[in-house]
Amino acid sequence: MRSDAARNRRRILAAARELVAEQGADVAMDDIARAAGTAVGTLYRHFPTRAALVAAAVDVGAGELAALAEAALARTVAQRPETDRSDAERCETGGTVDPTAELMRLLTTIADRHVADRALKQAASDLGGSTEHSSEIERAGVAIAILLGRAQESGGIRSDVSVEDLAVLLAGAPGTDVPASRRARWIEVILDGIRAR
Amino acid sequence: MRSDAARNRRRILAAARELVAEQGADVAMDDIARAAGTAVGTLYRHFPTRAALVAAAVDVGAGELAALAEAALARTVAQRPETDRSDAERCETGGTVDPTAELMRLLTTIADRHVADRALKQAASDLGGSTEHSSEIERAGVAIAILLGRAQESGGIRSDVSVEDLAVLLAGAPGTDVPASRRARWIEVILDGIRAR
DNA sequence: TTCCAAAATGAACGTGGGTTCATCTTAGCA
DNA sequence: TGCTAAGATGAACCCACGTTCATTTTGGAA
Repeated sequence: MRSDAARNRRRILAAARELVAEQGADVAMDDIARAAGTAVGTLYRHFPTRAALVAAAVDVGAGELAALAEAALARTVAQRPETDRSDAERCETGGTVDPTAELMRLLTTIADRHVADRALKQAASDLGGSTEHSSEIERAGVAIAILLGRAQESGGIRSDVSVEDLAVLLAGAPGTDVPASRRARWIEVILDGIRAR
Repeated sequence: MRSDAARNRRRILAAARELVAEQGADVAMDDIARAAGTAVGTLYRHFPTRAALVAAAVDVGAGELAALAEAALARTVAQRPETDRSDAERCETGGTVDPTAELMRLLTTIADRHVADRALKQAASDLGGSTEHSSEIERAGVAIAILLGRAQESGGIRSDVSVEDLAVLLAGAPGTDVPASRRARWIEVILDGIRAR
């Protein structure tokens, strides 16, 4: 692939990522082209159709989602009932190792980002969909599943919720149209709902 | 108004109501006209623009929502700590008078209908929006507010949730794309989240 | 039955947006 | 420095959809 082609591909994907975040999946090709600084035809050299380009942009968001989830997972450790290493682990990871708190923090972060990033919201929704996932979505799903499992083992989260349940809940997160105070109430209710009693 | 005009208006509104329920707010005017058995021009005699027609269709859904809420409210009574008339009232209303159970039943019903009726979902979302409401939306809001107040007085629902909070929660209800079992999990989590602890 | 204003009709217009392709440009190799 | 295939360009095409309006139809009063 020629260097200018690679550069244009990066620019197009970045522009699409940004516009899909702002405006959702129904961005116009002309707008993406203008934001990328190329002509429309160039978009079609790199992506066969508008839907493919949007899907690629959403996939970038899915990658960020996966990174977020993997970072949260890295901050926790698997349950080890036989040896209590929590203090040492707490020190070496520099943060909490409580998987429940970490999961809740992750869900809050994701919900917060949904407000300004409709691409991320779409990515999270795809986690709950029945269609086959992209590899990035899969990565996110795996990380969240492990974190969720640890939180459930430790008794912090009700045992009957699945990753898909979380995805469905997150898909219903409010957007920019509702004020921040009400969004805060929303995440509070959701977190209370999945907490073990 | 001539009789044929009134008949067409009814047919158009009914068709719009149905199509908006099925396909959401972005129905084509041609489709509504075909379903109503009229020509496109007739739509414009009764409604100035597509948006106005869709709004009217959503308002029909809002009326149904209000009826649902008022029926639920009618099944409960205000708290009367001084005289215990619960048995008599239970008999005369033919059902429970527990406002918390009634509110939860109402929310479940609304969420269930959202699945097959995107007009209703839009109507419920409007309850949480900052734009001024139609009179039907107002009716629904008032009925739900009273019911919610009673449920909170009786200690069944956390005191810090508002009608707008409920609307935002309901606006995130899953659609036909998620299976019924997962939808059931969703409403379960939501109800647990607003329950007083 | 006559008549006319209200109502209905649907072809036509404008617009916006996805897609194509003939033409021009350029990266990179010899 | 030529040369060429890969890449970029953007005007043009097509189609879907909202809206309009000249023409035709018709409810219902006189």
